[in-house]
Amino acid sequence: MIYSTELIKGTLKTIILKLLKDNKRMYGYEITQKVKELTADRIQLTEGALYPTLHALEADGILTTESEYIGKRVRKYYSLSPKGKTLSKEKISEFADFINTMKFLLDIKTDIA
Amino acid sequence: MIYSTELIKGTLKTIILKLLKDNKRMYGYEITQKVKELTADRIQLTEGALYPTLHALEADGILTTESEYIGKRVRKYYSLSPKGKTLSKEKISEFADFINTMKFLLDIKTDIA
DNA sequence: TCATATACATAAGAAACTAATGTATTATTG
DNA sequence: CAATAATACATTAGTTTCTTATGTATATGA
Repeated sequence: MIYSTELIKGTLKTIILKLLKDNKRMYGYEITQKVKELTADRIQLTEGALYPTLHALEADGILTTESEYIGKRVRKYYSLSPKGKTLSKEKISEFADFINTMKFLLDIKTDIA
Repeated sequence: MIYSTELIKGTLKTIILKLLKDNKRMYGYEITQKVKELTADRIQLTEGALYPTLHALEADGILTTESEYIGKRVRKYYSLSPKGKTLSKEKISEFADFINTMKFLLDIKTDIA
């Protein structure tokens, strides 16, 4: 199943913050690949959405960056700032709560698996 | 908990289609009240989002309407067309699948309740 | 009678995306 | 070894979908 684009809207920040919570530091391209892998291609982040979001999170002091050269190519690593660590937890628990609300509203049964 | 607005984005159509699936016919204001009630005020649809969406769904042949006078005031009832019934099921199961993907991605435990 | 609730609607602007384009390096494969 | 795909960054025009505000009008309750 490939999700309609509207469905994934609004989840990008939460996904980024969760991955960085688990992985200490990641670069943009790595994030797209990790999400593809973890969701079996169901969610594919586009660069046009990802990079501006990463820049905005950095500008807000939620992420910090370190640039490194891999050969001749720059790779920009992102990490959670202290503020980002707090926000990460908040966003994940907010989404968890949202899932419960939507499950009730849409009368969706929990998957037994 | 009040959800950040971005979180609810993209769910409006699905919510409308679910309520109309269960209730045969509903009018706009009734939909806002029902969602408020069912979600304990967690999700509050704004009229500026709701009415244009209802109009678009009608224009797409997903919803049909009947207008009735309640006293001197017009009330516009919406119902699912055959196309709408199909779409309703699709949207709900798409969201159910999406929830499972996101639960896995964000490592959210199922609520035992 | 005055505020609140009911009930519709639209419109300007913002947010958050898509799709396309651009640049450059590195790895793979025929 | 040349062509293609993958890696890795970035931006921009345009679209969708929403928020916030405004508008109109009737009905109800204090």
